[in-house]
Amino acid sequence: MASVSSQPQFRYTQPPSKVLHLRNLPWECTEEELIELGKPFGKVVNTKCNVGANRNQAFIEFADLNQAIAMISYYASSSEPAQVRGKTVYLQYSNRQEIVNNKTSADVAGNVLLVTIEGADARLVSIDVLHLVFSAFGFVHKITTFEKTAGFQVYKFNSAPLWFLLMGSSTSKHEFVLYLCQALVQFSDSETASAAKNALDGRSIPRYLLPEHLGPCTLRITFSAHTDLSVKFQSHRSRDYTNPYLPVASSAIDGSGQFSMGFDGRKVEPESNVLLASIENMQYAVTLDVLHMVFSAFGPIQKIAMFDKNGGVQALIQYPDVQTAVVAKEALEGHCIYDGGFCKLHISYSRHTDLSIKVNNDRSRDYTSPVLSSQPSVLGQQPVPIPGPSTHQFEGAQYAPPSDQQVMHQPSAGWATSAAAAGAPPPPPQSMPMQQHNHPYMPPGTMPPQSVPGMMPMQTQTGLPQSAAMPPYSH
DNA sequence: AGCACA
Repeated sequence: MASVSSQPQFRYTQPPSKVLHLRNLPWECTEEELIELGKPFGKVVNTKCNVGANRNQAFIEFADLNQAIAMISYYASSSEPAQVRGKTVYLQYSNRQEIVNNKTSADVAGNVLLVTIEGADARLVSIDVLHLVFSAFGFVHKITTFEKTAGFQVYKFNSAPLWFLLMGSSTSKHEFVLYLCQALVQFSDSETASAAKNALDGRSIPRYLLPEHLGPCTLRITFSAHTDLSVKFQSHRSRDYTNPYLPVASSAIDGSGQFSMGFDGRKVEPESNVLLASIENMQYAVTLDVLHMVFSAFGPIQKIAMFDKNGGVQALIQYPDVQTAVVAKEALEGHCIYDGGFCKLHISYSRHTDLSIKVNNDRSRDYTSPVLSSQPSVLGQQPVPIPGPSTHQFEGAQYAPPSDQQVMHQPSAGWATSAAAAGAPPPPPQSMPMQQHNHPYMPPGTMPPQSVPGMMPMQTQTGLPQSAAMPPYSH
């Protein structure tokens, strides 16, 4: 008794409203069907369909309250119930006075599409590929691309039909997108844009349009509220295909031609047979021979050149082929030559393909040229001093690591030191065990297999292979 | 079959 009166939402009569609440509608009832139903009683100014958990409720808003009253009154006394597609629908005044249509621009057809490119390699999709894809549906006027951080994105598949999930949508439930690669694609009219949207939304960019190594890139398309994009320059970010005389942004000019342009004008580093290795947190001297040993685990090394840059040491390592370099890069990137996060390698592809080694010495070597004059007076003689403000000098076998303070002040090569974040143990105590002091190059606990997984060849307990002191290639 | 949802 009390429970009935405390449930006002179920009361039989409600205060009139020009908004009517409809329930028991057929699945996916359209706006047109709602207008058709209300039209005999007045002007329907707004509707909202597919409401509620079952999406079988709707609202109709009339221009005038009397029109809503007319409709309710009619069906209240009619022997024929209100019907949509032969299904009886139940009407009542809504408890709201107007329909709040949270219709976003994404639902309103326009001539500009908002395209989101999904996939691990979304950033590598160039604006030219997008242009090609969308040009299939009509003249593409303009394209702008941008990247948006979107936090974690969770895809809702609960309303997607099963066939959609089975048709090979590349979107994985485990894939969390931290950034969104988006583009605005402008057509001349909303009809063309709608055609492109209908055909492409949820589909993947054809593989043959993408660089070979790219994973699937899926397009999610909605309408944008834009009608005319503002493109100031032709660039890797934006294009205006209606104005070929638009100035080209200087950033779009890459004379080297070495880089392929990815999404958002991002430079994509091309693979190379020459690796550029930078050494972070270089507490211990890394010599050319050490580098040779580390990198030769993946294939023969043709040339190595070391040089100082940004207060750190970098090296170019040349393999005979790109494949070997790729494998070496993948295996070594981020790993430390020495235990404890010391001498962490950062590897990128060099733009070089063939190093020019003039002379064999402690900083450069050409292993392919036996006639190149080496300089035995330099080669393998002195330990390599650690670059930077440290004034510590190494003399013969009198190796000692720099103190912690010196290390702290040692300039890094430009990236954030991540050894600590990677769980590396703190720097070794200053009183280091010196049982290996006969090897000035190598700190204790040097190069265990786990520091560079799966590669350390011919590791001996005495630490350094013979080649480190006198490589077999040298003459 | 019973009031939207960012």
